[in-house]
Amino acid sequence: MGRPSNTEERRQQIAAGLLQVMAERGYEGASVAAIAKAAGLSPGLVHYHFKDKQEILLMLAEQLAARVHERVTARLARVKEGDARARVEAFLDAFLATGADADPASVASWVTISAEAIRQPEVRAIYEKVVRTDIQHLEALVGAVTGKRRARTAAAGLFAAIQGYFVLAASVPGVVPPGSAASTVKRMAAGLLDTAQPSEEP
Amino acid sequence: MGRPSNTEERRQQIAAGLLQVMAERGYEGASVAAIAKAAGLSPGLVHYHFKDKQEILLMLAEQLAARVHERVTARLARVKEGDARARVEAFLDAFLATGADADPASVASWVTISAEAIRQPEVRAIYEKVVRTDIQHLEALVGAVTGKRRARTAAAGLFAAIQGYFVLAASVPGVVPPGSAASTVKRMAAGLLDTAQPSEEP
Amino acid sequence: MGRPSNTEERRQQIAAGLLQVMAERGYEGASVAAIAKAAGLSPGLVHYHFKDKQEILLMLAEQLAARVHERVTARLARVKEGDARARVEAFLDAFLATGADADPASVASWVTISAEAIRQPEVRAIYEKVVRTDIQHLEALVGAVTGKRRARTAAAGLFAAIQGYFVLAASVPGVVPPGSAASTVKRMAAGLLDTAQPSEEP
Amino acid sequence: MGRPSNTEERRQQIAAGLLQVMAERGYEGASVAAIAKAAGLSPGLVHYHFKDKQEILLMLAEQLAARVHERVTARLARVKEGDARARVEAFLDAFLATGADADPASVASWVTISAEAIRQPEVRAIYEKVVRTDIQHLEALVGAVTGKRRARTAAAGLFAAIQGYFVLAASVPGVVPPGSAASTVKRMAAGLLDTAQPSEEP
DNA sequence: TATGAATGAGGCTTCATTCAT
DNA sequence: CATGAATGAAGCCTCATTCAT
Repeated sequence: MGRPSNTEERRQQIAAGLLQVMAERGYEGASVAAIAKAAGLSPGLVHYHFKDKQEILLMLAEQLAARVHERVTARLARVKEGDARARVEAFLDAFLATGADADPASVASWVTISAEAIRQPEVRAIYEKVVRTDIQHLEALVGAVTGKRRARTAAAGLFAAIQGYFVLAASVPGVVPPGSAASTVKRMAAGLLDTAQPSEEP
Repeated sequence: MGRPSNTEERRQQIAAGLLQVMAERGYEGASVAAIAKAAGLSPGLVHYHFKDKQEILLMLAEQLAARVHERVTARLARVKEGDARARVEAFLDAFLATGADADPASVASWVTISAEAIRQPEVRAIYEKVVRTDIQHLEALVGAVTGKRRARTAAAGLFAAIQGYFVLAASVPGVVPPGSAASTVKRMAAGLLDTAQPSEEP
Repeated sequence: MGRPSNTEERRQQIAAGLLQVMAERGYEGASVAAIAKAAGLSPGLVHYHFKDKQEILLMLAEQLAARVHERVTARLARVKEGDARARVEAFLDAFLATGADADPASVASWVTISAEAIRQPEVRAIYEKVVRTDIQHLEALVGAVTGKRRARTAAAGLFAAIQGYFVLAASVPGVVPPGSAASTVKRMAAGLLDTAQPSEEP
Repeated sequence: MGRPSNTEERRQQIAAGLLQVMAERGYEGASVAAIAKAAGLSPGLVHYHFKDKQEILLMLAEQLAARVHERVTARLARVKEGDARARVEAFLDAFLATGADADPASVASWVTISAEAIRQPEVRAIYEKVVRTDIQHLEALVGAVTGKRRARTAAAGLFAAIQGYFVLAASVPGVVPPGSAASTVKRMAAGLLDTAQPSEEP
């Protein structure tokens, strides 16, 4: 009796609508009406499936994080356990090889989310969780190469580089030489992994 | 004959008000009333000195860029012309040594501006100009070390890292080990400057 | 053929849901969804059994009136036909003895209904019917004591006092000394019933 | 320089608009647009002068209370200090002599406010303050006649009668014989003031 | 220049009601 | 009868911008 629940499907649709609209209009610019239209739904339905607009953003943020996580997992699965350096590069590739250009909407949305994290505590909570998780993961991979010595610092630096590429890709398409991101970050990684006794900041 | 114009002073005040408010509320959240209040002025006056709200943002973006430019110039002035590697590091230090933590409001605002660049063409124009100028500058410094070979790519990568550190500093204070940004980027730079024959991304 | 109708039971449930919700959120604040939830039913079902939200209110108003009517009848049944004064007091007791405090939700709802009567003609119709019926009843009882002389006026005054006690009980719990309502109204009734030649309002 | 503040005047206008609209549509029914229209102002201006709709209601409640207070004060000023009974009657007259009929909008609004007090804590706070103040005042007047013995109880009863007359006047115009309210309450007061040894509620 | 009132559009959200299943 | 998704109309509130003074 009654109609079978399609809430999860609708929520997906709506989050996808936000992704699409936010990529070109930002979060504030993504009105609920626009999201609904992009999702092919009526405006009222959005609030039937989501408490408020922010909840859509939070769901989208987690989805984007989950998708990258899958990519990382998939890449790592293809690399031998023992090749520590290759595993670091697999991680970097998961974020940057074709990624920045392959899905501009996701990249733009992620950059928008990072900016919203500055002022929305709930968004910050998710963004922070993702960032910390990823950096820890990367730290473990880096540590397998260098030992624990400054693995955290190196991981943070590489992750910063990734985020920075995202920002440049989203905001100034074309500044970064196409296809150069992944290989460049790997060379930067080499600087961190190989440096024997780096000089300290005074 | 008339009182002396104080327009420039007022514009400075207002831009400073935007900086302050935007750092914690974002651009959309920075209402004209809030900006005026932060600047110690009346709301009506804002539109007397600025055509619209966006114009304030544009002015602020240029100011922030100019301030960094001054810091770069100052640091470079202290380095011998001949020491190409030291000049690259001076550039990086200008952005990151104490910078990310020293002026949180500016960093947060700059990150916000980069996100606004995604959707506001006028903002993008300024952001792009700044980014291109800085990358070209860095490219010249890098090229003095490596020759022109891939200087652009390396410059873009280092600049991405800088922007990424800004994002992390603004959105997730604490993730980056304090004081590590400048030295880490320098080590990453070493990876780019020293690598003889890096392998290409397939 | 077909299952036996449970419409009447459902309508009771729904009216009870409105009573419960309205007591703490008012009529406008009682959304159909909230009513349904309080009744343990699905929202759609509400409009299957009621034309619209107002119809629930009308039913509830009649129920509340009917319950009081039963109480009045029961109290009067216990009083000798001949004791006219005791019959008046029985009427007052039916409304106020433990009543105001005994069922706060009903009192609050009744007060809400009286306020809704101001603006909803259909609600006013019911409220008016109840009020007129009760006052007429009381008038008859009072008339048995005083003769017809000003029985209507006295009945209206006593009924006003009852309604006023309801308002105070619902809106400012605690202002009225607990347990004082019934006895106080009876003393007020004494003033109306015993006064031989009251002075007129100039 | 600049325009002289007319905020207070505007607030008065807006509160008057609410009074007018609320009297016939209730509080929820009094949309901000309707209030603005009744006040002859643009909708946006309402929120320039008031934080939100509730703030208008609170201001109106205090105004209505203040107006009655003035009437009470004026009536008492005309009565000799020594005539305790006349002072009680002056108090009652201030509320009921021509009052209930003379200003239907105020009465209807006050009844609406009393109902809103059930569910809006801020409204209840004001309503309660007014009720307590008035009852205490009346208690003092009653106490001057009877001694402190049960003055509070009597005051509460008389005040309940007043509120009840308001409800009836607003919700069922015509049930109360015109002009009878004040004199009837005075007779009820007689019952409370003269009763030597009233019987207790068991 | 400066003030702060005024305007009006638009956004988020709630909700009574309808409808497919 | 029952379910709960869907619709669309308001409603409250915010805010960039304009304007009278």
